[in-house]
Amino acid sequence: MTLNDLRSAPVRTRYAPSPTGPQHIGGIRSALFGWLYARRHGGQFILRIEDTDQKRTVPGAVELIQESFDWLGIDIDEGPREGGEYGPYVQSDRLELYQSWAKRLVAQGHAYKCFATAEELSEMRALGRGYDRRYRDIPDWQAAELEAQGKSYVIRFKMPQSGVTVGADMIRGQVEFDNTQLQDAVILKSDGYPTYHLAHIVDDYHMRISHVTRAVEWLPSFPLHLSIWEALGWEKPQFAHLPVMLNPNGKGKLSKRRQQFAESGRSVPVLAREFMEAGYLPEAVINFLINIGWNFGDDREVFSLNEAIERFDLKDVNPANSAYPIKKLDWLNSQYMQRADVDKLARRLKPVLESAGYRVDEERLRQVVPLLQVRLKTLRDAAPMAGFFFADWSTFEAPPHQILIQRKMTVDGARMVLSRSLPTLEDLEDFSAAAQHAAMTRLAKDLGLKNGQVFGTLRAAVTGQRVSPPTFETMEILGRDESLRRIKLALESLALATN
RNA sequence: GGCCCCUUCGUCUAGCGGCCUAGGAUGCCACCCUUUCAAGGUGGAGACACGGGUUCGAGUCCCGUAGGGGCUACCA
Repeated sequence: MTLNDLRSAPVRTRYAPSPTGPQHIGGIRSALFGWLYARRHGGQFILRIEDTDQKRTVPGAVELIQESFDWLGIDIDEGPREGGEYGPYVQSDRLELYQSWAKRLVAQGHAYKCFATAEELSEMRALGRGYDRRYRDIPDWQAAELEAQGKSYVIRFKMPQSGVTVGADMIRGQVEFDNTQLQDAVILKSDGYPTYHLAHIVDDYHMRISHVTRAVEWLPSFPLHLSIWEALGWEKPQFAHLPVMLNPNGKGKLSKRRQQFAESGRSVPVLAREFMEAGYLPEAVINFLINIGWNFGDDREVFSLNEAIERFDLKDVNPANSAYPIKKLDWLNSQYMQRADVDKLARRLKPVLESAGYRVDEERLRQVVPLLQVRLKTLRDAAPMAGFFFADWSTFEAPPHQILIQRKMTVDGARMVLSRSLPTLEDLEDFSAAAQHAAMTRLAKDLGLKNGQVFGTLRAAVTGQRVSPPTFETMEILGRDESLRRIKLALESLALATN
């Protein structure tokens, strides 16, 4: 390849998951890095489904994978749903391709048929050295005979038995492997399906993948893959073995199993859809993910996908695995909540409130959102904080006394505050929050109470909650009639209180 | 066990031989602001795993050790 070819060769990266179930956030992050690199270079991002293990394939998983990417806004250029000129993009639809290349490797002496039975294999394993290459050098006539007898076989790749394989990794530089450590891996199984080792190479080549991005667990088989590329006589792509995320406590690879961690006592989201269910914004999740193993470069923590694209480079990815910093997502999400456009946030809040059982009026929601933005960590926090706006007002009941009578207040004090508030609010020409605030501040002074004592008592009366959006803004939205009605309700309730 | 990778505040990270008395973020603590909860502001505690080299000079390069992670399937 000439320098010019290198310049013009488009960057094509791919994410190649097995359709074994819902998407793990670790896989998403790997995909994201490949996607970012493709976008940075104006290239393409391909989704390829690696379903060569029939036993593990689960129906519907492909749709789940696509949903995850849709939600996050990671667009796919070529894939099972999008199509593309290098399809099909599902490996089980490409079986003949793998088989013909496997045959070719056998014909050229780079691979061989291995007739070892499961029993033989497990005996060898018990000896501790793995497959001993016993069929590597049997004469052709013997292989033909075994095959004629109907013995089943796999095709194994002949690894060089000496020397060193040196691989170039974009993230950590040169990596060396002693060839004598490697076994003759199976590349075509007895059921005619290829293993990952063969399939991904055949596909990456035919799909013109320019940069192979995948998790570090593939590093040990890197020399195998390099040897296969070599044997096939194909120009190799570049490789980047991405670090993985560890559990929040730093122990072990982040597991798909929902688990709890002692420090927080709560289980952390690890599946793509769990982030959605937990009320995180996709932009925040993306930002969060990009910041693990890569950073923006000038101390910025909050940035958009487009801003990240401009700066992203696989070479800058930190080679070290990292503990899953899930606590940072709460902060990041709240940053996005604060900066969000009101209409947009309202649209996202609506279904969350509805699923909490509220009937949501959009106009009212837009009024409420600005009060919420600075207070929410996740979308789900909206329900306990502001659900009362969307409940049936006619069924509102005064809260229990322990809520109505806040700290540093007495029954009489609360009664006083509420009864004096009534006429004050009633007489207000303008029921805006600002006007209320001014009037109530005066009242507090008259009563010799702190603002907090007065405002808090009103808050409890009007919202039924100890914690709520600001009192006067809340009353402005509820309206004067409803606010006064609630205050009267609270007074009636307090009338029965004895102190 | 063998092989491979990794190692900076609790955590995510900046640092690519002198700009580092190691910067940012989060989390934590304190104070300020304040109408609850938040948000915001200010400040604080908090790290170069260890040991050898190389060099005038090492967080930065090399080698060991330790620790962590991964691979070692007819799974990917």
